[in-house]
Amino acid sequence: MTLLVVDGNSIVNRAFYGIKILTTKDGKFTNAIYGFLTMLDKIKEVSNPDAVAIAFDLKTPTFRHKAFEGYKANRKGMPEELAQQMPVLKDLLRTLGYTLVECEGYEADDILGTLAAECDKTGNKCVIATGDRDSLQLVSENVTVRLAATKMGKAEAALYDVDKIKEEYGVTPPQMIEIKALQGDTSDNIPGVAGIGKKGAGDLIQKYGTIDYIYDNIDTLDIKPGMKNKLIAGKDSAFMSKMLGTISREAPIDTDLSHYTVAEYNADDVVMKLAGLELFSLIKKWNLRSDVKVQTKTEEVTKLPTLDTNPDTDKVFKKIKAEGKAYFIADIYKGEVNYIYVNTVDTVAVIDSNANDFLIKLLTDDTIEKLTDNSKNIFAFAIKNDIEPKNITMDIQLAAYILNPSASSYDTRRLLEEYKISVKYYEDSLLYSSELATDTAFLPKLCEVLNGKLKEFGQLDLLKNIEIPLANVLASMENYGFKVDKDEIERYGTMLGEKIEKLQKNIYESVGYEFNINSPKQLGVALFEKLDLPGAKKTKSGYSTSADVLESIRNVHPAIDMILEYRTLAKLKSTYCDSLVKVTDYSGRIHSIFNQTETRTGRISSLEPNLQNIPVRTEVGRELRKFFIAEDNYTLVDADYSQIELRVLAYIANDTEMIKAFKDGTDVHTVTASQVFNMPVDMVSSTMRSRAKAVNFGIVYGIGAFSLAKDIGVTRKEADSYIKAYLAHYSGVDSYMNAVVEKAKNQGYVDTMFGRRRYLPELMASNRNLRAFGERVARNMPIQGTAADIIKIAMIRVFNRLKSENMKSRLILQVHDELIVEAPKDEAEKAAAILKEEMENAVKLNVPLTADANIGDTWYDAKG
DNA sequence: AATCTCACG
DNA sequence: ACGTACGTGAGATTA
Repeated sequence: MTLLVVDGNSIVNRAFYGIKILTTKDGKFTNAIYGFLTMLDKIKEVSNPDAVAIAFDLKTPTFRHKAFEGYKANRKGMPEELAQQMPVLKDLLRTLGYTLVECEGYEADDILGTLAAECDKTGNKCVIATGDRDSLQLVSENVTVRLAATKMGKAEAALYDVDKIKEEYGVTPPQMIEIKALQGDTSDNIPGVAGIGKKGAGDLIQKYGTIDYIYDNIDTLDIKPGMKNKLIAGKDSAFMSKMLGTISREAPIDTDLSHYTVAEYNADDVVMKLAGLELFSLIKKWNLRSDVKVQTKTEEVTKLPTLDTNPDTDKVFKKIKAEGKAYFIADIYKGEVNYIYVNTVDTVAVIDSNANDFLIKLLTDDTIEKLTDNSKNIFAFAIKNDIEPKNITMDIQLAAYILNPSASSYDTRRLLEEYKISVKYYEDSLLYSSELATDTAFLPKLCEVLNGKLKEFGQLDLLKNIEIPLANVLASMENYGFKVDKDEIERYGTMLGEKIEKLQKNIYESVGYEFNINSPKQLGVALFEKLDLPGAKKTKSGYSTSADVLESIRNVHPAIDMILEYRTLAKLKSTYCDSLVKVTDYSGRIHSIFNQTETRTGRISSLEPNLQNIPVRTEVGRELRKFFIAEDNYTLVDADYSQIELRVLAYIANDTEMIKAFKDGTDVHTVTASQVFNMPVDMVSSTMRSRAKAVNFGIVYGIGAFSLAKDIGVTRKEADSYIKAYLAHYSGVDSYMNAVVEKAKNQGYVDTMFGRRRYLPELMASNRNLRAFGERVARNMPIQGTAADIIKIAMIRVFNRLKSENMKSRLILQVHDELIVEAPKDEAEKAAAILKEEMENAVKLNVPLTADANIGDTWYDAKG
């Protein structure tokens, strides 16, 4: 049989720190419980055990074992948020039929060791689930370890067997103890030998096998004198460390494996407990059905309206007109409406046959407030029917996005879960056969909850004055699309194809054999094994062949330059030429979709195709923009903000020096260079300016000296001095960068000038890298987000202005700091002036905002 | 489905 | 000792 032995303390720690804080409505923490169960599921799935033993330390004032990298367990006890969850988790595990093993005077590790040894003795298989590499010493023919980790909230469990340990450490499992004896382990209070680290210990044990052998033959072994002295000095410590690091296999516990088979559980009990913890997703995942009524503090929709599939539409309209409010969901695809689901309190009316007329009548009646789920679709419908929708006051997707832009989706179903809205039974699915009808039944309650929260957080303006009006602008942009010269794109693609073919031939010749250049794997082998070129860098699955790696060895082999060019051209052809041609409509226009609820900063994104990443930085790529054109008798007007993010930074940080630079209209990068390099502005060379520019960018991104150094090709020390000089001069920026992180840690989120928020649970992570990431995000989001808010306002203003001036000019694209208008030739100058004016005056800051507009027949020409 | 690479602001 | 700048979307390969 196969016995699964779970290192309970280790897994629960991984779960707690790997999954963002989850709580029930009344504040009970549940993330470790949820994570533990998910992880256990995952490991059971991959190891398929016949029995399960879950080991816990009996007393857990502190952890002897490191629960995760960087955690100094000997200095810190278990956080309160986790301690609370332990008894609840244990109880739940027992309810689920598992056997928990605890043993006075022994740690969970020793229980693992004892059960693993028993399996070895009896020839049974044993799988150890842990987050802790200590247990690798237990691996044998019969015993494997599943090393648990949560990666971006998902459970992972890497398999470690004898071969894998050999591959990773070059030693046998028992030798892991020997390595530890030399290397030590601070988090376990194992001293090891002073001065010997991971590398040294690994090498010695790989070579000599055991510390006994090393010390028995210390005089004759070929070890460098320095190392030898350290070994001699640390001899006692080494042997003590070995003893400390050896996991006991003799804990006095029940070793009859048959006692660990998992008992049948009572579904009602489990459901009751899970529902009490509000872990509904597990109920669903495990397909638990039960009629148990549960007590949770959910928002209840006490009575479900009846479904009326054949309503009298006049009556429905009268009813909502009398209410002055319409809660409805319209099933709209590409501007065509199929069904409308209207909530009239006591019914959900499904309107089918005359849906089009009904919706027009509803939308144009400004005495009726509309509360719905996807206003962009509604606006698309309105455009198609040439009407102007009035009084749309709620869009639950946009509202939920404003409340939390990091959510995984904005499906009504998920929102109902997130905001704990359900009918009085926990099981809230299968209410009607139609999903949209069900969504509509809950819509009023959801609107109420979301509206309340927006109000509470001061974000109603963001919804009503920015996001909903913007949905209309985006619908219009999607509807117009961008005109392209399809034939020319195709021709350009063919031309690229010919070049690619020639390059391919030459690369094969130069390398000496044929392989798939598009395959990083094959390319890596070709370059770093067959040709044996230097500079090989590993990724997790092989060699890195990214452009910066290749560029560093471009002089080493003639194939490299060709490969780089091949890459560039192949990318241009496949991602741009080929796919743009495919999505061009009958009239020669490309209609991107603008996603308004995607980014965590408040930007919009563009997809199918993405028109926000059309090449511009290289000339071969930029050429493509010559095929982005305007309708006959029209031309393009392109306007972009100058340095909007830096201006926003100057404003947010209230940095007098930077504000002054912008007010004076000087070139910020040059001014920055003169400060960083400490010389007069007119002595700044172009290299200095471009380095200063990189520093400016880096600052906005939350910078590290390492990355800056890599980016501009100077030493890390030099990069570090630039940053120091920068922050010394822009002291407002310096204090902002510190203050914003501090504030984020206190309040749990950062926000923009207009109250857009981003929550940062990462700041609470125990993982250093994740926490550092959170800090960079805290510095960056208010800047990027405020800039995003500003251009959204500008878009609405431009859109309204073009309409109020009765112009035919229309906004067709936004690229973060750039707006593109397609204008009749005789309107172009006016459109350019409007763009400039509305963009510059979108908001009033204490620094000027400037925008430059250009006119041209192609995007290439119109972009300055 | 995940990974790598690369296009944009 | 370790990993390393923010935000996106998409194509090709591989598992």
